[in-house]
Amino acid sequence: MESSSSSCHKHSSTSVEHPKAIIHIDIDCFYAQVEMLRNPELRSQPVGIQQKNIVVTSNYEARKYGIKKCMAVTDAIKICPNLKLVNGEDLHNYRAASNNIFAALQHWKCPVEKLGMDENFIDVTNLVEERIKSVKDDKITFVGHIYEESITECLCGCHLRLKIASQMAKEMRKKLFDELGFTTSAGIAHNKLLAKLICPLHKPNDQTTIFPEHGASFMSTLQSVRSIPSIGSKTTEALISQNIITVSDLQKVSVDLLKKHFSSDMAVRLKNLSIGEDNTPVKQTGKPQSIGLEDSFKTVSVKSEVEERFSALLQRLLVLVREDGRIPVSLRVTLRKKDVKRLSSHRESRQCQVSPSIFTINHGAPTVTEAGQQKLMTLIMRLFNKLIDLSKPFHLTLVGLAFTKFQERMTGRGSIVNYLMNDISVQSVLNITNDCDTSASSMDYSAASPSSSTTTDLSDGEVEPSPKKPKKVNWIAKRRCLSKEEVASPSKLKVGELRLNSRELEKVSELRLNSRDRSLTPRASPAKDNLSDTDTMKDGSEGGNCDECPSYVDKEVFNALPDEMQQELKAMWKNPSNSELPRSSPRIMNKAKSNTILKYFVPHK
DNA sequence: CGGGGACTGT
DNA sequence: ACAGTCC
Repeated sequence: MESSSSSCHKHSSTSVEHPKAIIHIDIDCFYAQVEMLRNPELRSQPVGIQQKNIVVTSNYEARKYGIKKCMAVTDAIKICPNLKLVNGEDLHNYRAASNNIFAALQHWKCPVEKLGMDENFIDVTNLVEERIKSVKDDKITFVGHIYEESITECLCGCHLRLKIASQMAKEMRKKLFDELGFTTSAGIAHNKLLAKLICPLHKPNDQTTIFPEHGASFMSTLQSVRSIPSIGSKTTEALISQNIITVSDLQKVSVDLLKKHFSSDMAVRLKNLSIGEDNTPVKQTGKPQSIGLEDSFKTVSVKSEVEERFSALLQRLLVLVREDGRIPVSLRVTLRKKDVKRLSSHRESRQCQVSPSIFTINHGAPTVTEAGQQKLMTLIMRLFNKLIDLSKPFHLTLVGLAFTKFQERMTGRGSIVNYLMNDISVQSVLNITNDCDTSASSMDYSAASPSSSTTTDLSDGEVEPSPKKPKKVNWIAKRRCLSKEEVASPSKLKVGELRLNSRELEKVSELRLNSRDRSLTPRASPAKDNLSDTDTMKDGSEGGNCDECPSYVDKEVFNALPDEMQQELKAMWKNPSNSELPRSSPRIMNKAKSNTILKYFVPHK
């Protein structure tokens, strides 16, 4: 992004100062719209969405009565006695709707970043550039509101770009309404900050564009620094203590003054935000990095009730994990102690590893047996014990449960490995030999996590061995065999379905440049491999990030694979009993075959 | 003051 | 790992 402008910075006539076009789309009163779509009778009535004793949002009918976000239920009913309350504690439907919206926005092939459930940023810069080439300028008209008509146009061409972006915003909003039934509001600007802040100006069901030259003056109309996204209660407190209350105040103070109370980085960022400048990129949203649930309540003070709450949460959580498709490897328990002083925030948590073998792939989805659930409950209560001294009374107001790290699942529909395993050319990469018994006992099974890890070792006979003391296993003996049909089954997936996200693609190029110093397991013991005597070993050189690779694997090919897949493969080599592998003799990857694989992973040009 | 998550910093 | 901050 930056490089495009620097390449022509000498020629001010072609310099692009505001090269991007960003759309922010906000679903109007999201929860309420979801409920009204489910039950159209609600449309004509005032509706509030209730979570515990709070009305978290409401439809526009209810807002006429003065219902506000996060209002107490009792207050809301006083204001509006015939308010229809819908319980919104289970977010399942909202999450599904949110995913539908996100999916619909992928249609334009632009980066889309989700912000919470009901907001999305779309970077349409590339799309705008394409359309500029293919369409006559004078046929382009604005759609929606403009924050302030400009007398003079910015020379960088951003007005034309934003004009086109305003049309795209309209198209997107139309699609969301026609296909999903949602009314939305949109903001169009050259950065995320202004796009988000300008969005509500003509809410609901309309859109607004702002030009860069009005950024600073628009920002100064905001009353509190708090209204700037990323400035929360703590930062606001710090600013107010310096007598900086409004955005206008912030515009006037020097960066040096700010540096006395914030990190240098933060000081510069704050100053830029105040004048409407923001260079943070729209980052394509992918799979979540954690999946969790919380349950809050008045007070819980007995262990058995805690256990019941966790058990209920676990049941629900396992459904979400099944839907996600990945296998979790880390579990976190959170709780909030009753504390008269602090309000909601003060949470404490403990986490530990979970053995992936607790999960089994069933009809392509990770599931847990009854016994597995017992094991998880044991882990949970053990973490709970670390947080609470049971010899003393305790009072909790919240418990939470989250899976926080994932191993891409190794088999099943949609899995990269599943796809590749159906490709004969790749079986040689994945191949596990039947005749390396001698090497099996000397394989390096060190876990990828550094031994300095402070991960709680909760292991006993029931849980995963500690990464600190890698246990040598004979993985040949433990390995499951596949039936002929499974090995021979034709690929169920089209190449097009094997789409990597941009992060993975980045990773590939990064790895290829940089495969040398990523060794995760500095070897303490030189006692390694009799593997090197295999006839398929073609490169005896040290280095690469492939220390755990069996010798028959082509390291170049391995290093070119996406990080996640590398992790999958390493996990399989480490624990073959956990995966289903084809059983055939080792082969050297031939060059032509390698290329056919690589073309799926390496970005074109 | 609900129910999720992401990111940052140590 | 875990807390803090933000949405």
